Amino acid sequence: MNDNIKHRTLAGAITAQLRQEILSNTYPAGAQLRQDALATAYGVSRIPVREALIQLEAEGLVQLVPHKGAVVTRLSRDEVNDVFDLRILLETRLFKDSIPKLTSQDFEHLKTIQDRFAGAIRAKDLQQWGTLNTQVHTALYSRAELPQTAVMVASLLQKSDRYTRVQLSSKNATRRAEEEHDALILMARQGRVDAACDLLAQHIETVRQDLLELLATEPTPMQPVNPTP
Amino acid sequence: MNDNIKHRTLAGAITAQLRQEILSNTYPAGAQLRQDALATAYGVSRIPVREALIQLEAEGLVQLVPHKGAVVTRLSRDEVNDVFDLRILLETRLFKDSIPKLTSQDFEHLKTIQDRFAGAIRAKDLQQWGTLNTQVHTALYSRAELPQTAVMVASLLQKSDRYTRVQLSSKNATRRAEEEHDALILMARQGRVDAACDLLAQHIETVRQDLLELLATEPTPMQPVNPTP
DNA sequence: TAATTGTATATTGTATAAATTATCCATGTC
DNA sequence: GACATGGATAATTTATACAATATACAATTA
Repeated sequence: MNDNIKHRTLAGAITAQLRQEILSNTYPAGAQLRQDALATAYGVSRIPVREALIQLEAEGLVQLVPHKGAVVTRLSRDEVNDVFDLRILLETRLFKDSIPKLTSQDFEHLKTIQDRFAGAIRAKDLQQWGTLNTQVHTALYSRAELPQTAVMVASLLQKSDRYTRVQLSSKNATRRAEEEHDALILMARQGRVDAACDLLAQHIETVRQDLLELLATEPTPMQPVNPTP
Repeated sequence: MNDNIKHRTLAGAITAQLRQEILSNTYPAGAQLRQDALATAYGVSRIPVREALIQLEAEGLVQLVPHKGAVVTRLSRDEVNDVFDLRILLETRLFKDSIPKLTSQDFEHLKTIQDRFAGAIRAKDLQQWGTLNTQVHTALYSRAELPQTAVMVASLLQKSDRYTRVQLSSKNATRRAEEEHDALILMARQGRVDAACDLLAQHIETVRQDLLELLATEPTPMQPVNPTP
């Protein structure tokens, strides 16, 4: 249990750790997660592991079948499309509401994150890439006063992240993402709400297309695996 | 643990039970849920209670603060508005996709549920009212092949249900809901997609307005309460 | 041989008990 | 008097131990 981030409970720490390992494909889609193995791996009892798995099931990262155990979920092509349709629908909703309320402080924060995002791309740090991409999006919507929508978008971003971070490693895709983020920030700063939302929709659409291409290449990739990282 | 419905685990049974009691306002918004009290009340240990609470937190029905405990959540006016905006956005999306694929069997099923819905209204059975209302909506969208959207809508319907079932007990509101459901089913049967979706949006909007009126009357209703039903 | 039943083993689910953390209130200090 | 400190109490969190369930495979029967 060596975790940099401070958590209030073991269960919380395990949740974060497991989530990270699923998102980074340490436990690939279809992998069986055995409670006992996870518990000994993290040096805790099975109780916090169980609670972490329940939490992750609610996030859609694993499926829990009574008396059988946990399996890392896999998103079908249709589900990926649904996720991206929803992202366009809900993220534009948030963006529209947020833009007029963004402060100069918010834009400074955005610049910081976007710089780090660019840095992660140059360093080819996939781990950071996904996290920072999500942070840019979240920061763009930070002033939207639509808490329920925000929760849903956070969930959708996480679901996308799992696929984009491993598969959008092509030069073109990342460079374009960086440019589009810059453009989004600029348009938001200029208060051009409609144009910004249109670009956002197009940006998400572009990511979807890149992703679908790569999914077509790799039809049924993973097999069940026992957890021993 | 006398539960009619068969559950694979105790934790699952407790989850269903607790959810029911929150939705039916047995545990009102703001109520403190003590693990020990719940465990003895249901005649189980605290482990399945904990797991149920984690599940319900993911559903947004309770908030879990580490080392402090669980509190039944309360939706602010803004959150209610957000929920209903999302319902319009996402339910029309589902409806549009579902209508062309609904079979005559589906319409029979719909008729059955709608009849029971009408019956519950006449019997003034609030408990059933909410459940059946949700079932009508879900059945209307049953052929939509948008699983992620469906999950989100299910969550939104549950959040609405908590408020509508206790507060929409006025004659006008329920009668209108019944009529609008009938009209929705009819239009769907006729394949009038756009008209049906427009009516659906208006139907949800109507419920929202009724709800907001009643929320204005009752500003801060509940106080923390210990669980002993 | 095919199907079914029984048994062993592994894994999950639950209960009980110990450890950890937060809250409350008294006491002391500035 | 206001604020901080410390211990008592009550809650949650975690570990350990036991029970229930599923799976795999052997044994039995038609």
